[in-house]
Amino acid sequence: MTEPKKQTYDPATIEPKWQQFWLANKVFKTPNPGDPCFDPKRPKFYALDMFPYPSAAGLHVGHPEGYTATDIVSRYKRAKGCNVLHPMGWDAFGLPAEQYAIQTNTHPAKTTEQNVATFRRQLQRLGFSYDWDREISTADPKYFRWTQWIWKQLHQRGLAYESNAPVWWCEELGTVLANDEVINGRSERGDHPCERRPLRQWVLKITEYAERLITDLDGLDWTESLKTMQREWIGRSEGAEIDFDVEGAGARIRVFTTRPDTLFGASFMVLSPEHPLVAQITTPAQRDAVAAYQRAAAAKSELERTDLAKDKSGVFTGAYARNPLFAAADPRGRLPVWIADYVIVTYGTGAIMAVPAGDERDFAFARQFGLPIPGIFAPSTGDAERDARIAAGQECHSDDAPFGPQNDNGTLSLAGLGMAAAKRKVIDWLVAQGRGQAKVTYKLRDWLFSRQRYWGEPFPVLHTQDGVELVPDDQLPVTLPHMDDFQPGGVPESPLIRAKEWVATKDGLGRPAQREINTMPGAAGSSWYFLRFCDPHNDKEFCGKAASDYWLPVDLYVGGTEHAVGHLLYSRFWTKALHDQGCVGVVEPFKKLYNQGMIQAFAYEDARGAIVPKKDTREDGDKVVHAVTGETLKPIVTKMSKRYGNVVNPDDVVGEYGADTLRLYEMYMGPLADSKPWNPKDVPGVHRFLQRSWRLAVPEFPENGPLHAHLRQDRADDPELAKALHRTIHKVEGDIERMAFNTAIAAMMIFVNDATKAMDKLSRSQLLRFAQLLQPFAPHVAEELWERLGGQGWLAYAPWPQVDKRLLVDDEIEVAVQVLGKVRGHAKVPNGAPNDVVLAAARVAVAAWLDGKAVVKEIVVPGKLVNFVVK
RNA sequence: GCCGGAGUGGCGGAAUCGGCAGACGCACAGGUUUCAAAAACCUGCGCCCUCACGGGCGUGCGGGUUCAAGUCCCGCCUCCGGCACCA
Repeated sequence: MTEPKKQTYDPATIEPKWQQFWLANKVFKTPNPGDPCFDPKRPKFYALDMFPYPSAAGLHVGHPEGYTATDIVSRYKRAKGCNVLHPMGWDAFGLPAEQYAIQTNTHPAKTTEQNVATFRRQLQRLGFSYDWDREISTADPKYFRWTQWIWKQLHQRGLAYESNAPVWWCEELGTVLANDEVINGRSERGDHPCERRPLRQWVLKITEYAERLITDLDGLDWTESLKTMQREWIGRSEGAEIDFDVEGAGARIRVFTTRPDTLFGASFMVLSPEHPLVAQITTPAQRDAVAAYQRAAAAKSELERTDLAKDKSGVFTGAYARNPLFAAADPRGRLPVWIADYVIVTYGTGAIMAVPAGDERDFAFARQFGLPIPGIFAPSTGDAERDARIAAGQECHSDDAPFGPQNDNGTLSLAGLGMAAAKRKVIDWLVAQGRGQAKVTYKLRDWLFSRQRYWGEPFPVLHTQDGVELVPDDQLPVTLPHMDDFQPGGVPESPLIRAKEWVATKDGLGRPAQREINTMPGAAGSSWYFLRFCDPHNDKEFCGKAASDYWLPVDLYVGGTEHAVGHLLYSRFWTKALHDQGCVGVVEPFKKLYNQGMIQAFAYEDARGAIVPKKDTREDGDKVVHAVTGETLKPIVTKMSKRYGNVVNPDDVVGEYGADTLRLYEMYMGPLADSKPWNPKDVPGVHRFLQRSWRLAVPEFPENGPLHAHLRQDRADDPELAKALHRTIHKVEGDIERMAFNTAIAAMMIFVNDATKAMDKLSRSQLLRFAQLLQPFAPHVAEELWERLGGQGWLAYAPWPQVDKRLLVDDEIEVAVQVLGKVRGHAKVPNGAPNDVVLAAARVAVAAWLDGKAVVKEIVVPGKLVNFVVK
């Protein structure tokens, strides 16, 4: 028996064919200004993906989601005549490679190289139109030479400094971590406990840019929620600093407050347990209690200090401070000074004036320790009883309310004023008295920029007998020494401390010096890679100004929300710092940012709510049951996880259906920004669409030739199909512009359905244009169809088909006819018919519903509907 | 607790500016083809009443604005994400 050979859609043969064609001909190589073939008349478009960390696990289905989206836009923009920069590279330094090295005794450079090879192969299998000549790796000395150079620039401008302040230390990971890498006192990676420790570290002064990092958000095309996240992370607060003298101690406590207007209501002060003045002001009688409290606070984990600490705790120091509003003898001005861990040493000045009448936390503290709660407000909330309680200090009130007559010290009165006016008046008074000034503080801390790791960029710095000395530019890069043992030393030191020959070196004067043994964090290389892509082979500069002036800013940047405050903030900071130095023209690197949602998966839950791993389930009819107990399980949507056995591997999908199907399915699942579950049963649906597209051009049996007979020569377009096609072009174009890829695909499906029903009416020219529409989404099959149909030149650069607007309107349209807002019929009328014609037709269509009724009102929405309001 | 986002058929989702809710796909059912099955193709498919024609109800819940509400306003509920003693 010989099966007749069929010319079916076979991605396994056409996809490798076109991938090799694109690579061999460097189809997507993008020239820079000044290069041969560069066309300055075209507009530019820079489409960027968040480059991956090449893990040993290989590509996850989450990666191709955002990558397909930018690839669609890139291919579309090329067809629209843009010079498109669409690069890819590797965020190759980092912890997992080193952890793996420790476990398996393989050098991280080797595993990284293997992982990169896997990622590159997997990405190339998906047909992305990257300019592979621009591929970069952050772990490549040719790259990190410039990471080190940028760090030197920051250092020379005073933006990099050494600090001994307490930092997050993770024992399990053997390194310090930045604030955004620690969540509730545990490491983001691995969920290990972390603690605060004073350690010498390199820090970058991102706080110097806090104000600009907030204000420049306004001009960016990012989602409001992401901008809000950044604003909140930076955490700007306007208020005042006020100085309080400590009785007898000769000390002065400076506090930060956002409510200087409530100064009359201050009844005690609180220092954080770590505040440097605590030792000086504590009275002998209180010394033991204070020391015990400090020890207890230090021993508490961050979790205990935040999550569990709804009850306030604290200890009196025995000292009293003076409210600057009152004369020395005035008892109203005598404020006991406490220490309590609800005051954080790293925020503001680490000390507060407590105003229990106006602050919930101070109120709770005052209640707990029996401290006075002087009322300061004279509110009128509309609830007289509540007003009385607030005025008497029996209820805390933190909203704007007029101040009462007690807010008066003889030289300053706030009586009757509201919050804003009172703030101004108090600050003016404090300034005149030399007791305080307006002040803005930020929650944002400086960026902890060193790690106790091997697999990162070495710092281009030496420790000499005179202090710190930068390595000269001509000696960059400082490369890592070869090592075989990457174990952390059990002390907070980098493994590099054991590379004794590497560490011991000579300074500029030939005297003994030591290399810095800390390395840079993972976010170092990723904070400027978008710049390097503009000019990746430059060995004179980190990026030529002409190249970055042309390509920047990034027009479209797609990635997950997990980088909302880390990477995106750091990149903005470095761009601004380099801009201030004249090295980069823009102040913001990413004009439009789009966050893709997460691809989730189905899992099955038993009656107790526990997730049953896939291998312990089986299908039973349309239900899924427990393989052993037979219990019916409840389907839920959750993260993909090895533990649940519901991880989808893109290689498997490509193997079964091809890359075009994978790309199309991921875009068809739903809006790019939404999280949505992977449903294996839906994948064949989009695959069938590609098969149907294929069959429009290619006969089933080879004896009928490589193309249907009616497509072998040109002929006039069928008018009905022409309308359908132009509608599709219009829809797909608009949908790509607004990143609505799911509906663009639906529109193409509608066209293919229409065309399939009128197959022999389809013209060659129509099918060529359809291939152009399909190309951004499913480039392999589109190229193959283009070639078979005899399309001219590379499809990737064929101009986008023109929409004939005249074909988008019908001569005759159908309007819905409503009576009292309910659709009761339809009427066909000529397009653009005057209202009286439309109304006449509409009346006929719903005659039965109007019979015996009086029409009170007639509403005509041109081209859409008619509504009769009857009585 | 505070700040975002969301809730639409059996499922994923569509409805872009207040104008016919459910496009498109999946699943399911019936049919054509077949020795049979798969594939492919055709038809149907929100729920309820009805042989049918047709009608009623329907976008998390309760109100409101409007000729007209998934869409706007007020009050809730649930889920997801972020922040969380930041003075």
